[in-house]
Amino acid sequence: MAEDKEIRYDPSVIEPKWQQRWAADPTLYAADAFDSGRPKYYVLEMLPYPSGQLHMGHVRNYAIGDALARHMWMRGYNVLHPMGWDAFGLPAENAALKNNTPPRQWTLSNIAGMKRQFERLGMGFDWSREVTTCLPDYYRWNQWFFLRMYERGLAYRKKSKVNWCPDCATVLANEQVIDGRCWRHEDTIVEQRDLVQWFLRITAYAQELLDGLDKLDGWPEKVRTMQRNWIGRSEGTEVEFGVENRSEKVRVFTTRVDTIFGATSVQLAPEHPLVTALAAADAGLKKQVNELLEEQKKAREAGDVGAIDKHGVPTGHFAINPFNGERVPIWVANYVLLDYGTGAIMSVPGHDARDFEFATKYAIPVRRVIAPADSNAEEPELPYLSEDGVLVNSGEFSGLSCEAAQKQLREVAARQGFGEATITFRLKDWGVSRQRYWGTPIPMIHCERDGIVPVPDDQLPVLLPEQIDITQQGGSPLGRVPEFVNVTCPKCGGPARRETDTMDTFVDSSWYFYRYTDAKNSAEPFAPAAAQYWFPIDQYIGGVEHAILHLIYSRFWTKVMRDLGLITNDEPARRLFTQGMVIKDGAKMSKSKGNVVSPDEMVSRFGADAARMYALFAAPPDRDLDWQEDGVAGVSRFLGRVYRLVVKYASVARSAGEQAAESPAGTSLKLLRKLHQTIAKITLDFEGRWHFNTSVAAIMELVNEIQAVDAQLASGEIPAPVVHELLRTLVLMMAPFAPYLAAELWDELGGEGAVFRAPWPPSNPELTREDELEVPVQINGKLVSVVRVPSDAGPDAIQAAALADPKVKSRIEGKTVVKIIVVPRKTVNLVVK
RNA sequence: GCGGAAGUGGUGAAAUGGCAAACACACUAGCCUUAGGAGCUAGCGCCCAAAAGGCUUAGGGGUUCAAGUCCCCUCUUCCGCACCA
Repeated sequence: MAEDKEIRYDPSVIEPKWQQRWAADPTLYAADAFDSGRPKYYVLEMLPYPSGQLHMGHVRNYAIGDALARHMWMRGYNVLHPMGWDAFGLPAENAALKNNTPPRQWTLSNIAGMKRQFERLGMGFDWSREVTTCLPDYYRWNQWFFLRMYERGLAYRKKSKVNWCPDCATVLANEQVIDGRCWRHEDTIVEQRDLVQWFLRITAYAQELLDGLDKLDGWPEKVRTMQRNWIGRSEGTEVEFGVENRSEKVRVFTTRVDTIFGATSVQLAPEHPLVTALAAADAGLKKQVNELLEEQKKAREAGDVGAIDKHGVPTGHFAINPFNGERVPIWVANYVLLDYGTGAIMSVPGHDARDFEFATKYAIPVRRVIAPADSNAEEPELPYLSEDGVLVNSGEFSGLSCEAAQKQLREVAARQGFGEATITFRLKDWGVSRQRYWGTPIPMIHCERDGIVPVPDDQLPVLLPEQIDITQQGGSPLGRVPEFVNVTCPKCGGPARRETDTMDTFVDSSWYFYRYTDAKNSAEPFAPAAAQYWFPIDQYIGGVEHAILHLIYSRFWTKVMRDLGLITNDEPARRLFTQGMVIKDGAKMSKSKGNVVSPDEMVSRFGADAARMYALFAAPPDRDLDWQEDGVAGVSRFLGRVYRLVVKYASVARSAGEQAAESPAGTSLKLLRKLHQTIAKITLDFEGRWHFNTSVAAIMELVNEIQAVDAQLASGEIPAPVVHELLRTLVLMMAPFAPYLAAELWDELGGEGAVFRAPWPPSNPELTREDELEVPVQINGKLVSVVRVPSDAGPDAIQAAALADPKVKSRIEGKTVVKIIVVPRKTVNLVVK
């Protein structure tokens, strides 16, 4: 078609034009006040760190969320779709050291740049609710929450072994240490240091955080499992062993107290206080224990803590089993961890694989105390690990089942005061102190007279000083700002020192989504009524890398806020979606691999619509997506086809006005059927499966089918109302995926208002049904032929059609048809002998 | 070791237990042309010269009239946890 060439799709003209118009209308993506009569829908993508550049992972994340937000607008919901910046953190300080730019300036200029990228990508965010966590109007509420937690004993200070990253020059939370390495520095071994630090008592909610997972059925099972593992609940018993000739006691933790008569030694962690005490009086032991510690450290550095050889050293002292008075040797073992359970275990080599390995190595006796429940069964080899057996060699408890024995042993221990049932969690309290500058100051004051004194509410925010030299290394940078440090004690008025540590940046992201509901509030973190209206988040979308970190901290914070009476929901998000990574050439995009594709480059070459639509089309959203430039070019060509098709027939469509297509037939009917099938499919994709790759494919099929009858369109054979319905609905369906093109074409078609506020097209069930169906015919399960039958044909008619088919006839000739299965609309299968 | 997800053309992938490979990318051939990162037509899982036909969803068993899909075993890849007592 010669005239087709006149019409050229040029996103570099269309997109900036609409970007300008949208920027001029701040109400376009604004959520209604929370008393709106329409049902609410809160869709949220995780907020980015303002590194300076969006990457393709962001583009994908936000393309998914934006498509959903636009779809929900079109479905008539009051949609909240906000965006903000996780703006505190180490990179700003590192950049400052490198370029001599203040962290605040670096961060704010990055935010401005990334905001432009978001706008250029056509993301529909409600910027009137923008949250920037490094600004005092936000972080003052971090301080406010910290004080509330302090009042309730949920924030506290203690000296303990903490993770120290030498590259970050700060302490890290347990959640930020991965395989003994820093989460930000893959090659940096995290050291252990003894420091006084602030902690948040997340363990107070351990059980609730665990139980809540069962109800989060809108969360991926993977994330729930990861959190369950992380919380690591373990039910067991603590038993106190006496120490011969000494006053100390040793408490051991065990999940198998039923095997306690088989305990032939007690094993202590090398850092256990009793070991320290014994070693203080025994230079030889001290030397050996130090060797064990050195070895552990090396294993940690090698990253294979689980693989080191189990070994230990005898202390020469003995423990007394309180159940039978038996004297067993006390060892120090390198596989016993101080920070799990009590840091001490009873070793039962007969019924524990690891204890068995250890006992064999050091010729410690192995004793059978559990036998199979079936007394006729052959005696199994040790170690025998089953929990279904009965006790033997266990004094008065012999003959009991393992389960019954556990119960009775606990009762005896409790009655006699040497033990109790306990529950141990792997989850540890959240260490939030950071010896860095660019974070929320912890609102505490150290007074010589009054000790730790919280900053009174009316003195919040404790402002982060702007004029600071952070080029010096060592210690908290805030400690070098005398105006900041030297204060008077709010209690006694005497001289005092301000806390110089700042908060972990994960504090910022633990509650930011509540602030969106009332972002400008200067009297409280947010009005409870606003949060009450919008929460929980209906759909949260982000990367799975936050499965433990952000997603467990923010669940904790929600429970604390609930207990403070600010909110009524127990969980922050009803549904969570974790999208896959964007990879290229088989590897995650990263600067070091040199396989990074810049969104700006994609946008300038193919347009934002093409980049976004490709991100949705190339793979289902939960899978990894392989970025292929040829694929983006393909989507761009498709958008060009849509553009030319709609522009070419826009005047025909407009001429129909609001006139509906009447009793369509022939090609018109065929096209309208395809149209309504497409609507039904895409609506379903949004509602449940989220396979937007097939939504896009369905639109492509529809466009292919319309294009195939171009001659009939050009000749005017297709009535204008049909053309109108086809093109208008096509544009509406494109709107969530390619907003710029949809806006442009909506305009071409004379549509009223913004296309993303137009109602989502309903699919007409009458029209999704075909007149005739193709039904495959199988013989013994193998496809033989396909017959056409009316779509309302009953089983008898379908069977008759199948038997009348020539191919079928020739195949069953001379044979016996044993059985015929007819599945209406699906298949016919003849069982033939 | 424990737990989870996955394995389908040259590539990305599609398929409520009912015609495997839709939709694209790449490739091949052709057309068109004010030559563009354009458009159009056709072909494109494997075997066979072609047709007819046969084979095909990591491998092996099973359930079923019917299995990529459900069950069992094995292998591979990715992810999480891991001396957790």
